[in-house]
Amino acid sequence: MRIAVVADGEGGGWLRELGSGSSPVRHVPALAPAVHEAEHAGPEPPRWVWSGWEDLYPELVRAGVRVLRCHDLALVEALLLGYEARHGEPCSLGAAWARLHGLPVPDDPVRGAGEGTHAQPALFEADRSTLPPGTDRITAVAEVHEDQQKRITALDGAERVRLLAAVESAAGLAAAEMSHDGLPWRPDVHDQVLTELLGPRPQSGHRPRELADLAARISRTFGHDLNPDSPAQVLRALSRAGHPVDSTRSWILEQVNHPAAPLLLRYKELSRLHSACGWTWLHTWVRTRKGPSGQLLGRFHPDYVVGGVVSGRWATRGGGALQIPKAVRRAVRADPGWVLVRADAGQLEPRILAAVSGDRALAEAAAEEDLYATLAEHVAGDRERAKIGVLSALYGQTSGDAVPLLAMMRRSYPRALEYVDAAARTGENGGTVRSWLGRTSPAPRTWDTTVSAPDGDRRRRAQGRFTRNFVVQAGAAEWAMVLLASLRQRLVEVAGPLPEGAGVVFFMHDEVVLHVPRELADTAVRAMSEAEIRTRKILFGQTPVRFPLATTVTDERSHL
DNA sequence: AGGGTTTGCCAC
DNA sequence: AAACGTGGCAAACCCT
Repeated sequence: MRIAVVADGEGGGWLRELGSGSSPVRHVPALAPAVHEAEHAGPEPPRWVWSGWEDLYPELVRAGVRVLRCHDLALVEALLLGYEARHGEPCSLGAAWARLHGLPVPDDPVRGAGEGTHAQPALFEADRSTLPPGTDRITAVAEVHEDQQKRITALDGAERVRLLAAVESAAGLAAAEMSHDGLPWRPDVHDQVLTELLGPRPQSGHRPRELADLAARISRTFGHDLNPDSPAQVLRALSRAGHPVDSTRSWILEQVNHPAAPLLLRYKELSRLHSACGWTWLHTWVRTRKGPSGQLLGRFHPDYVVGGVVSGRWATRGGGALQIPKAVRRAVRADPGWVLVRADAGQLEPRILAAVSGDRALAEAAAEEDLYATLAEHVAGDRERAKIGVLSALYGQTSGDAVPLLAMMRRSYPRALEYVDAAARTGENGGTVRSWLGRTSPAPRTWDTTVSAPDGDRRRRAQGRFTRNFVVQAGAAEWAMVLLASLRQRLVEVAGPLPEGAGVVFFMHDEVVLHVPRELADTAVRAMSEAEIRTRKILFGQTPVRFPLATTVTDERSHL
């Protein structure tokens, strides 16, 4: 059963069952309890049809309501537009409805960084839907939904795109839940890390002690004041000191034999930590509250952008959740009495390539725990070289050791290599490619006017590397979406309703983190491995390829 | 002063 | 060793 739902902006909303003729529209004064009730009324929960997860779901989650399945009109619209190589066109409900009715298409609403994670007092603030004022919104939802269903059915790979639409929609649910729950983050540990490396927290606008010291020493070394944050000033100073270089990248500085070089490298490292993940970040992105027994619990609340990357990977709006430096991960700790269960899919992309290309030999290697080691045994001699060979195939690397290794890969895994080579040729010729489930690569951009935009052959080759990588990276993103959806489902099946704040709390490309009470640790680990099995079956049916999850369980005493 | 661009590092 | 894909982000830089 599918139920369309829209909010009325006053805490209530309208519900309408879809699919059985024109069923009545029901107004409910309080949306959250109504959704909760419908979710648990039948033997199987409905699939909620709504304008987009960001419009409704965060507030439902705040009200303590979670749903299993939905059809997210905005996310599906983006997928379908992409399928027609119309990436980037507006995909809000209002935009989809306008296209359906031949009306001017409104831009999508703009969201600020972190907006999705700040508790808003608004009661299901209704209208971000960009529908013209006065439009019957529940009818619009029903119309756009019906239209999308038809468009999917008309596609060649309808079955797979339908699956893609379902898991992309589920990803929206997972994103809202994770943003709400947050990743357990100890502000005291974070502060300790910063203080150890940078010195005590400085007044805002000032350099911490260690950075100030380093800047002074660097200036002394050169004999005049300079700002180490300024690449231009550093280049000039090095050149005058007899060490001309064309950039201040760290691997270049490492080769410079001048007393300032090691200081600059250290400065860069610490400066990066301070600016990207320092006290300002901590203050902005980690909220603290009192736990049940009075302890201070911190939570990092990322603002995820589902499908924010063309390949289907997620992006984030502020907070940098997908680039947390290793140095501060010590701050990630389970609450007392709880555990973090982290599962990491190792060597995901080559395994995806093995599965989607149908290359028997590569699939056999991908049946093993360590794919690279197996490749090394079979062809490349040592593991490092095997890894470089694989990554060269995936990324289109052509320099260094790559050439002979690629030749060897081509001999041993012809179908796998042909799969990515074909994708690369399509890209070089200006074409688009599709992932396993039908996500489509954007057409090459022709209007890039920036100075740094490459031209001619270089641009064509770059587009080839992009489509080459797309078919694999997008496949990996799909695997991760299916895993996430399966995991949400499996967790509820095996553990029943979870306590407040328990569940999936973090996701990053090929890694998920669960936070659960200690007594649920084993259950969570089991749910994780069952979710992997289910994911493999859903995506690839019978395949020898395995997707080993490295699972670790940690309590408050140790970090991830 | 403010917006767009570049640089360089972080993650996968 | 350093022309290999996707991104985010902050500070410097550059222009109006």
